[in-house]
Amino acid sequence: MAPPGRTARRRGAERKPREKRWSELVKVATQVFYEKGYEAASLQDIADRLGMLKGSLYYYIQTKEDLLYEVINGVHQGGLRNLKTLMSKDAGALERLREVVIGHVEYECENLVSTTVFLHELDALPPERRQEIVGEDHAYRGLLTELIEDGQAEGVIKEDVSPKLAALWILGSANWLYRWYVPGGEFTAREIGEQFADWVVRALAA
Amino acid sequence: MAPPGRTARRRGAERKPREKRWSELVKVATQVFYEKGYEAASLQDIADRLGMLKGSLYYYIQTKEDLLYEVINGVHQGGLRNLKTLMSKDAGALERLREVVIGHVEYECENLVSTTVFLHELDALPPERRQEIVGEDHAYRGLLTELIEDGQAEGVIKEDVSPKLAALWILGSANWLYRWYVPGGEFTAREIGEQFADWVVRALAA
DNA sequence: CCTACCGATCGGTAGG
DNA sequence: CCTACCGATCGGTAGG
Repeated sequence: MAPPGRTARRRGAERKPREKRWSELVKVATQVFYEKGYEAASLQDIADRLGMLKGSLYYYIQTKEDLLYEVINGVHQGGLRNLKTLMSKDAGALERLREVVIGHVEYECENLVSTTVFLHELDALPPERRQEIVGEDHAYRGLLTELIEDGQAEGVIKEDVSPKLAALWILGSANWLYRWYVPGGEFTAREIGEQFADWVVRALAA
Repeated sequence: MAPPGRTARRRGAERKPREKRWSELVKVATQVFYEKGYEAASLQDIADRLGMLKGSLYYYIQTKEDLLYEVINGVHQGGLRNLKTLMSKDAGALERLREVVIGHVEYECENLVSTTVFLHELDALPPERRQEIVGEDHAYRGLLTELIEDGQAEGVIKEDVSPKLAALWILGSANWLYRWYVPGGEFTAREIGEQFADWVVRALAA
């Protein structure tokens, strides 16, 4: 996304460096928000790492919140795209559910820093901006709910399962990952994903 | 717990009111941390609600962090006691697992405000104080892990399940509750607990 | 992007 | 608990 700062540009030649710098800014902000938390992180921290003055950040942003929005929107878009890809594979609902769980876990682990900021700081955004990103009916949950309904229509998922509650249940264990997953640690993302997927399928299968 | 402020007391008669006021302080702090998040919450906010001046809080505390510690320690102790009670019932591992999941979900939902502060702000505490509370090997997880091992010893839980990973999986969906559970909403705590428990048991049973 | 700056607020303290 | 206060830092701005 383009910087939400002023739209006026001085000269043609300046355009490209600015976009580049902007993505650096977002990257640094992601890291700092991850390390300190959004509230505790200061624009000073971010400016320091970029080697510029705090006030200069306002050439790129209008408020600190813009940075958080950008970070969260980025991971969320990516995660959503990933989920949609996984869901639309040509297979039965149970097999797709399996793939979705594995793929979602892997996405979160591979994007641990930005995922953490997303999951931990989402409610630091005002309700409107939050909703702008995840939608009224939390996008991930909506997709998972549909998938479970598909499974019930196919007769491969138990009838007495509430699709919405099951979706929240599945997402919960995945969304908690950022609190304990350690890259290169005891469990690989793939192992975690496969185990979670096995358990989920076993729990819900008709 | 007693206030971590100065231990000196002025006169005998003052003692009781002080303890009372201290518990009011903790209660108000819990609420404010819940509403604004620990970092964004100011001692001013807390003092205002108590009708005292910000500086006066230092009669009861030494740092803002003391309040967070107290809040988190309180819920954690309660939750741990609850878990231990549930675990030690005289029944098979699978039945106890069921009770533990239901009871834990209910505890979290019934103590939503303080649970939220605990789960969301735990890492705002420095590592030593955090560890003082949850222990080196996160207490809840340790207990659950043992329970699952018991189940494997009894032969009622699948052998190929990693007890630790399963514990993290179970706790994850429960720990995410505070992000979506609404008292009086679509699902009651009991319903959520029973569903989660059914699914977990179904997933792990031999 | 820098210079130069602001008002507001923060956690915390000395002394009573 | 109050009075009175501090240094530090915060997000943000005007003007170039």
